[in-house]
Amino acid sequence: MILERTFYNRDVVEVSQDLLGKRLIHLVDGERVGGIIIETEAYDGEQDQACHARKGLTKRNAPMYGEPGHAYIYFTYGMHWLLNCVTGKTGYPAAVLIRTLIPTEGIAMIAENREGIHRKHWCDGPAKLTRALGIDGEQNQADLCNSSGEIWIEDGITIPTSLIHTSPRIGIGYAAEPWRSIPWRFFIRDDSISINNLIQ
DNA sequence: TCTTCGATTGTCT
DNA sequence: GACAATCGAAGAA
Repeated sequence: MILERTFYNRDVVEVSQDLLGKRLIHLVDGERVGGIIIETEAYDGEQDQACHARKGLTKRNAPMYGEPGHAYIYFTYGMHWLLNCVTGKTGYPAAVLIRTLIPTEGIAMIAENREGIHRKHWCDGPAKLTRALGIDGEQNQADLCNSSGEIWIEDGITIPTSLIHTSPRIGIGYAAEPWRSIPWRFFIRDDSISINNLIQ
C-alpha cells in the first residue's frame, strides 16, 4: 500500500517518526529497489534555523513549499544527492530527510551501485542510500503518491515505540539554538536483532 | 562576477 | 580523529 497524501499532510515531526519502518521503493527498469527506513530527520519551516527554507523561498528549496507527498532532492558537497519527503500543507516549507534504510529489495542492483562497499554500509547515510537506489536530481519533485510513478513509500513493518531513539540533527552546527539541539532525528539502532527479525 | 560553504562520504593517520 | 573531494546555490559586490 503506497502512503497517501494525507500521511504527508501533517506536522513534519510526526511524519518523520511515522516514516520509520516504512518501505522506500525506487522502480528501476521495472525492478523494485529499496528497503526499510530506519533513520529520518525533520526540518520545519522558515523559523527552523537548520532548514533550507530559513532564508525564505529560493530556486533550490522551492519543492519544500509545494504540495506534500512530493520528493525534494538536492545536490550538496559537489557530489551528493539527498532525498527528502515534503510534508505539511502546500505553501508551508517542511520536509523529512531520509538518512538510513535497510536494503530489502533489488539487492543485486544495490550491490552493483555500491560496489566494493561492505553490505553494512550500503545505505547507512543520506547520500549513500540515494547512490545505492539510483536516486538523483531526475526524481526531484516526483509525486510520491502516484501509483504509476517511479518512486514512492509504502507500508512496511510496525516499529515498537520502545525501539525509537532521538537525537539532535546531524551536520547542522551552524544553526542557532534551540534548533541546533532540538531532538528531531529519529532512528532505530540497526544492530537491533528485533528489527532484523521483523523484516524476515 | 566573485566568494563562501554545505542536512556528506571515503580515505588516510 | 582529521581532512580532501567537488560544484552549484546563494548572497555579496
